Amino acid sequence: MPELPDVESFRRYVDATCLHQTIDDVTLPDAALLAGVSRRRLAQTLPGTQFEKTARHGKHLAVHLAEGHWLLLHFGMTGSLKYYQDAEQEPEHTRLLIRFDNGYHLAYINQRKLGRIRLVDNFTEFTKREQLGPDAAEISRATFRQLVIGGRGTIKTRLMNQNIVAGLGNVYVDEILYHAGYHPASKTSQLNAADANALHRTMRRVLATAIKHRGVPGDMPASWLLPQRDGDGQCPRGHGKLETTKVSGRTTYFCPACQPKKT
DNA sequence: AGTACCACCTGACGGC
DNA sequence: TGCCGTCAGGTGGTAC
Repeated sequence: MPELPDVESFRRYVDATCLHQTIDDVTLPDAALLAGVSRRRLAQTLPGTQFEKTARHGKHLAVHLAEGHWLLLHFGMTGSLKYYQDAEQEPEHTRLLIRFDNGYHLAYINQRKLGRIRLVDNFTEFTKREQLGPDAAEISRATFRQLVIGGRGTIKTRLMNQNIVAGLGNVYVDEILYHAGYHPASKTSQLNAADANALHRTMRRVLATAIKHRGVPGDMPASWLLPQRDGDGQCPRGHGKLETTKVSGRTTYFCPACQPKKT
C-alpha cells in the first residue's frame, strides 16, 4: 500500500539505480494506467533520453527527463518498482517497462491497476492543478495547524484527504493517531492548537522512522500498530486487543485505551 | 462542505 | 473441488 514512505523509498531506489542512462526502448503491456498520455506519445518521448533527477510530492513520484518532461508514477495500492538485468526476471504485472542502454530494465509493477502513469511539462504545476495539499513530510507546523483543526469532519478523514495534506493513507494515518493518542473519529472541531502541534510532531516522527525502514512493514518498531494490522492485533502497549471500525469506508485499527474520542 | 456509496482492479480466503 | 461473496485500499465520481 504505497503511501509517502514507500514512494520516497521508490524515489531513492530510482536515484540509486537509473539516473543518467540512455533509454533504449519502452514497453507498455497495459495502457489502462495511462492518464492524459497515449501509449504512442510515451513510446516517442522516452527512447533516447535519460532520467535526470527525481522528485516526490505526496504519493506521486516524478522523474525529470533530460529532454524536459516529467514522467509521473502513482502507485495506487499495489504498485512498486524493480530494477534488474536479465529479461527473464521481468516481474508479473509489469505495466511499464523501460530498458536502458546498459542492458538493465526498470519495471513499474501494478497488480491491481489502481495507479497512474503520466507525462507532464511541469511537476509543480501538476500538483497545483490537482490541488494537492503540502507534502506531509515537508509541511510546516503552522500550515498544518491551519489546515487540520477546525471545520467539520473527523481527524482521520481530514488527514487522508490529499487536498489537505499529501502523502498519508489508511495505514500511516492509523499509525500517527495511535502514537499521538487520538481516536480516529475525533471531530476536528474539538481539536485545538496544542492538538495540532502534537499531531504534527508525531506525523513527522512516524514518517521519518518509516522512511528509515524503507516502508517495509516487517522492519517497523515493535511499538508500532502496523505489524498488528490483522484479525486479532494487540495494542503494543499491552492494552489487549485492538478494535477495528470503519471511518469513511476504510478499515481503521485503534486502541480504545490509548485513543479516547473527542466528539 | 460533509457523508455515503459505488466503481475500478486482482487475488486471497472463508463458507458451503 | 469449485463456486461465490467479501475484503484489501487509493482515487474519483455521484447523489444527497
